[in-house]
Amino acid sequence: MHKVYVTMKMRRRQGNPFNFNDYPDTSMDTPLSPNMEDYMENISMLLKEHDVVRVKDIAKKLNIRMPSVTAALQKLKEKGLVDYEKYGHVQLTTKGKEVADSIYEKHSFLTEFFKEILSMNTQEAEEQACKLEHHLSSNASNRMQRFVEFYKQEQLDGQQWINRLDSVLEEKRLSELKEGQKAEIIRILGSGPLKKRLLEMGFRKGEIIHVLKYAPLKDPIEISIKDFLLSIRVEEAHSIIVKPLGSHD
Amino acid sequence: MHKVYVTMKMRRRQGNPFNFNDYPDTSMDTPLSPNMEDYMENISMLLKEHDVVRVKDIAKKLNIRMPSVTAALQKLKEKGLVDYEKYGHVQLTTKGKEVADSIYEKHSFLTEFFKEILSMNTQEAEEQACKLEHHLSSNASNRMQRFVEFYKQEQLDGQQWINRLDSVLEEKRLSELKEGQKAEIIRILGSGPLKKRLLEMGFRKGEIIHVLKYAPLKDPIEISIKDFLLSIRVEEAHSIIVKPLGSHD
DNA sequence: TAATAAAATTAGTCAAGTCTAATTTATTTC
DNA sequence: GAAATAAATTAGACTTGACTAATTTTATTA
Repeated sequence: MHKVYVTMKMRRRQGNPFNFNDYPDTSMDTPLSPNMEDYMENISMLLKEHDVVRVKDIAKKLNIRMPSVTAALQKLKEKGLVDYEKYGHVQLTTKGKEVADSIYEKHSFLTEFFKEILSMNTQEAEEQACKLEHHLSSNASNRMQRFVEFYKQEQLDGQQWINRLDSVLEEKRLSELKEGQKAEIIRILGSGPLKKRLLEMGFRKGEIIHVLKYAPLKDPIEISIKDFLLSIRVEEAHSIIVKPLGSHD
Repeated sequence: MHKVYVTMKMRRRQGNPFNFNDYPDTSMDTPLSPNMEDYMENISMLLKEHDVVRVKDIAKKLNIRMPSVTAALQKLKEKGLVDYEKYGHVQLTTKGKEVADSIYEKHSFLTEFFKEILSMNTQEAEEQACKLEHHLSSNASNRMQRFVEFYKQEQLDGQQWINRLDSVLEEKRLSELKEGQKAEIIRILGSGPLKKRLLEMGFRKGEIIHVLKYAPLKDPIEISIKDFLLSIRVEEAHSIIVKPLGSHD
């Protein structure tokens, strides 16, 4: 009866049910849940910093309470991934290290992907990597990793497309700018009367604009172009693509 | 008491707790769980195919049982995302459509990313998109989308790096080839005696090899290079990077 | 070393999401 | 239109992974 129930659950979602990963070699037994993967990864990280890891440390790192950690450790111990005795310190088994490394590898290149390629700031890049790392199949993982390696080589080779990409990623809508920001106009979206009107107002490719006053949700936005003062509605500002000068995130 | 508990849960994982997303505009109320997002997306997809969607259809699509669907629909109804009466048909509300579209958009460019850029086959690309779409922040989402657009434009422009990337992605280790496959040797990893030995055996960049016999996990691999028959150990084959001729996945 | 403080565990609860079995409502079919 | 079939719902159970409160063990300190 019990066994049957488990079998039913395994049916969920075709292909790789749950959000579990298929590890390269490791583990013929049930795959780790994203959650347990997270424990493994973080224990591994803590072990790199301090040589003694306690329940409290894990709880703090994961921002959860100690009893949750205890429960998790007991499960991970059963799976043979951690060395751990009641009230004792936590270590990873050989198998556990493999698992943790495999996850950490994903984490690393995902972080690089978001940070280096998509120009996101470190913190956000890390956060995204943490979320996605548990959901990448080994094939996708592999390809992603190759892609990141490829990108880095292209960067070393000084390939021009890298710069083109950076430019594209820096672009924003005028309506996304904050008060005080300066930006260069890249292009005006759409066509017809609206575009014409904007062009007539002086919004032309290459011009530098300066956002003087902008209270989000409150029309209009006040800006200056070459010493002219203008105010446009958020809706209009939405179809003006600009590249902020300075700033980063 | 109850409220406090919820507050505690919200503490989990700094930044965006849970694996929930921050939608662009929509929803001041609690964000949807990845699961509920999945329901929304799939209901939306079903509605595009048939104009009447029943509990049974959703259950079938998600590969789960009907009672689970009923429960989910009740929750989604409470959140004002679906129009649904007991024993009746399912429709999305205006708000529901927005949510579904926003998810579907992520799904689309993620699929393109895996399929077009990383050259994965359609099914795997879809699967990965399904898993990741619920975990992308709006910023990452935005950048990813721009990147995919950028790639497509570069492709149209016939930029060379696209070809270089394709080449890199096609590369495999000799040990990953299947029986009968042919491949071109791209490079030999490592250095020292092993590499020297392999070069002496005839493994040189540009040569075409043909895998004659390979029972995974069973050494050795039998291959031919220019009518010479050779057999090498899996371990050695591991450090030979090749590009398969023909095939695709 | 006895007393206190800190850390960890157990016990019991909760919520989300799934399931089966039994029941109710709709739809077909003769 | 009544009987049979199909679809949907309710009720109750289970798993995972959190939590609090209470207890136990270990570490620290006077």
